[in-house]
Amino acid sequence: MDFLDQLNDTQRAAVTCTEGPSLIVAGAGSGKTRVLTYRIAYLLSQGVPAGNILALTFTNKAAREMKERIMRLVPANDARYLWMGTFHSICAKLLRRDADKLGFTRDFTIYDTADSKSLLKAVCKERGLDDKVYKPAAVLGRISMAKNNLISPAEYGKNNELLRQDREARMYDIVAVYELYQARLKAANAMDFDDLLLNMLKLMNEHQDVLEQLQQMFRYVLVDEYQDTNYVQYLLVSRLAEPQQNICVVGDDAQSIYSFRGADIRNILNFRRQYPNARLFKLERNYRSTQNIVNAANSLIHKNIHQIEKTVFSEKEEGCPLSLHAYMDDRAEANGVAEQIRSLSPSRPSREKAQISYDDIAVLYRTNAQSRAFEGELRKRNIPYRIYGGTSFYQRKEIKDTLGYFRLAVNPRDNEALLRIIGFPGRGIGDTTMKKVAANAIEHHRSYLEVMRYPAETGLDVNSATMKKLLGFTELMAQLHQLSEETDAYTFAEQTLHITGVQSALAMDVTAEGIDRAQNVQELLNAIREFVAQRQEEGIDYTPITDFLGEVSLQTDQDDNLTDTTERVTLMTVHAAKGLEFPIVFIAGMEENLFPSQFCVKPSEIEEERRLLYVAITRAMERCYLSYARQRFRNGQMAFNSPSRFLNDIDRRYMEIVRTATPIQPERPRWSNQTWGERMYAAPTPEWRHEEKTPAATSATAKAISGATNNISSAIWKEGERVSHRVFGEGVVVRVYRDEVTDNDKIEVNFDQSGTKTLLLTYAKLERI
DNA sequence: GTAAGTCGTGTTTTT
DNA sequence: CACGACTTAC
Repeated sequence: MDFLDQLNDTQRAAVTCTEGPSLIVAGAGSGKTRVLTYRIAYLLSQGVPAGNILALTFTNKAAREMKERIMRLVPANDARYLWMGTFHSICAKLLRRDADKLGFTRDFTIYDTADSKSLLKAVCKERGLDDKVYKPAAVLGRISMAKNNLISPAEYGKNNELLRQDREARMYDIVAVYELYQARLKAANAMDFDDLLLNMLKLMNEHQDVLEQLQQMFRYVLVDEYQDTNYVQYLLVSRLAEPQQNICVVGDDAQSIYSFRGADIRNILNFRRQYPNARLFKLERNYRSTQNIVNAANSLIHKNIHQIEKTVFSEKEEGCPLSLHAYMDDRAEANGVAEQIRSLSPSRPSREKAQISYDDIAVLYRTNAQSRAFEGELRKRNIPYRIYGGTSFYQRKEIKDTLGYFRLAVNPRDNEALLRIIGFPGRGIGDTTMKKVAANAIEHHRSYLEVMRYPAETGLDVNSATMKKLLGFTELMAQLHQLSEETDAYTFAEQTLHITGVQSALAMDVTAEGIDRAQNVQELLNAIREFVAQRQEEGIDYTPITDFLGEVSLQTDQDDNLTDTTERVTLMTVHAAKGLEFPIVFIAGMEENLFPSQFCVKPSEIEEERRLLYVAITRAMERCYLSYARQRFRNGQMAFNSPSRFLNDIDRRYMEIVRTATPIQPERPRWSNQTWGERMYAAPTPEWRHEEKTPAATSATAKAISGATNNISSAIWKEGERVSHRVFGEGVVVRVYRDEVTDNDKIEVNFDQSGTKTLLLTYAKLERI
């Protein structure tokens, strides 16, 4: 195969060793995707039919890109029937074929997070639980965690550790909620994200014939980003690969950043124990970044205890060291970054920088909320940018409403969809009526739509005017249901917008946002048309709306904008940047309580954040700029945080400190007797932590506390000590980090107006990192 | 039953 | 700040 010449020895070995289990440990930038694509191309070129290869990726984008790259290596036809996609989308596809075996129809709905939370809220309410304690997001988190670990409601109820954690959060009834939630999903002919995996496993476990058929079909199983798989995914893969053992997993333990959604790093760490005859390939040469960047990233990640031994190295030029900028506040940071982008930019070609395009530049941050400041500053300078993440196209209200109609038409039991659309466009059916409908539906084990359609059967008690409205709505839905079965996706969508009055309701709104919304819906229509057209190209003549819905619910990247060829700066979270590379990378917000996130306490969580920064740095090919702000506007309040502890972890040989262009304002001498260079982040990683909330303060005093930062700050920079504080609700949270402590340590918090409060510190010892 | 306005609260990362 | 829950006025 001539394309094998493009690989180094290790890569080639990993590509051509196709039989039996393989573990490919691929350091950042070591050509992981390349090995995976070439391995698949190699299999195809050896005559393995595409339909016998299953390749599981982590994102839709990764799957799409990999497929494109494979098609460039082998005749496109050979690759067409590859099973390539995310775990979720592959499972959804397989589940539709055999949905009836699990008591679902093939048109089952996939509930997204919003649907799940809404359903959970209803379930909690039904059981008379306080939604202040049983917060939908938290409850969903617990249930999701259980599902990812294959813990059924019954097993949950016997698991003392889980129950103890729930008690701590005052949630004594999670088991019942979990059970009821699953029942409601089933009744609605719906699955949530976790169910897609769980039910797939169930299908394989309960139906030997299905399992055998799949095992026979998937003679080669490949898994990308294996370090980010969870227990259920591990079981799925293991099961499928059982008879032939042609399983190839690729990953990098140093880049495991998804434990919050159940990813279990042990999957990759224990792979060789699971398959004692597994071949191990270590890709350690980084082809992406300069030596300085690789070395800086290595120095950081070596601070973590748990990792597979490996030495990532670069043989590219030494390159520039990382640079660290300090800014006054978040706006100054955005301003500074935007200025640097401008000075690098193609519109101001200077000698050696002439080759840089906006496409080469990325700004990475920990949380989506940070994007705003950058957006503003970039727009001010007319620098084109593209934001990934945040509320994606498919999460917008008008799109979700429209899709709600499609969903309910296809699956009349989809109660969450019904709740969404019943109020838009307004048709005189409100809360009161819906409460009654919901109550009757639960009592008589019917769907909402059924109750509305046959009110007499459940004894629905509404007046005749409402009854008429209900019948009007159910007739509309019946009409749509029929339409969905008789026409193709595009015709159906167009007609639906019309019949339901969604289109005219949107057209009536002539505000700027209203026009935007109407346009978005139009775009959705275009997307459907394209979807149908694409399927036609693939030889599928008839595409019902079901097929579109099936794809769309798992489509979270909104980056299909292939028509847009404008060069743009990329703005995204570090998580979203995984797997990508850019010549120039800015990493913003390097502060305690932000990066690492304020929610991290346990050492293992800090390690994950450190890996996250490792991922961020290793995205950079040539230049990497880090920055932090001393104060930052967050949640409507100013927050003051010390520079991230991770800045200490990066070997100073590979990072230089650059003075910020923004002068420190003299009228606010917050750090007047400090230079913010050396000592600013010289505080060692703390071993002790104290946290205390001060008593209530009005918003006026909250301001006063902000003003008092001077006093707190001046105490901070004693050797080995760090303090951060945050205005929180009615008080202020003061966090103190120290290396050495005594029994009667005190700290003074100065309130400008109301005097000084002295806090006696009682330390909680942090576990050693 | 709806629309507009007030109050309070809680904040990560994504399939 | 931004969103959802709740209140008040139509």
